[in-house]
Amino acid sequence: MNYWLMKSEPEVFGIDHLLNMPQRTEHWDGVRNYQARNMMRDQMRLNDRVFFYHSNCAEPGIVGLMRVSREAYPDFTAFDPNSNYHDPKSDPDQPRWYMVDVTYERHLKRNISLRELKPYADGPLAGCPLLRKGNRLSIMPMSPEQWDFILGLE
DNA sequence: GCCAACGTTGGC
DNA sequence: GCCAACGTTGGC
Repeated sequence: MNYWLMKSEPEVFGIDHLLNMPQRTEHWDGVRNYQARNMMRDQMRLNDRVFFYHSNCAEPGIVGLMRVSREAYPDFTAFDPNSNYHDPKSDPDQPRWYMVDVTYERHLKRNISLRELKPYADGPLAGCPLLRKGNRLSIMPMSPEQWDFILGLE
């Protein structure tokens, strides 16, 4: 069992969007970063647990929980010329980009903001990529200890 | 293989 | 809207 954090802009696809999808499930498309892709493709496993993080908004932070409900498969939006995520260099016979499916589990009882987590960067959350300066990864691993600590703040 | 230019992310 | 940080691209 692995633990993850995945970022999305609430205006584009927020946790309420996921909640309202059929089966409360959606594919996590549009990842166009190799490091993030490798983690999805090589390490994410069915039923892994995931924090849903809202980025680029008034109060960035963790807003809910999801589970991985389908392991990595080719991100078909890369093949679609009409998609924002179109990448002509991704060949259907040799896909460059992958995605997983995620399923909504629950909202946190309250949002746990980045601002609230920052003071723990030198303590319980030391080494957590979320708190590393300049971090831009949209998908990052969490240790079980970090996961438990953050949920404990709820 | 280096590295400057460029584009993107994402907090503020 | 600004801008720091970082990844990618492409000329050489």
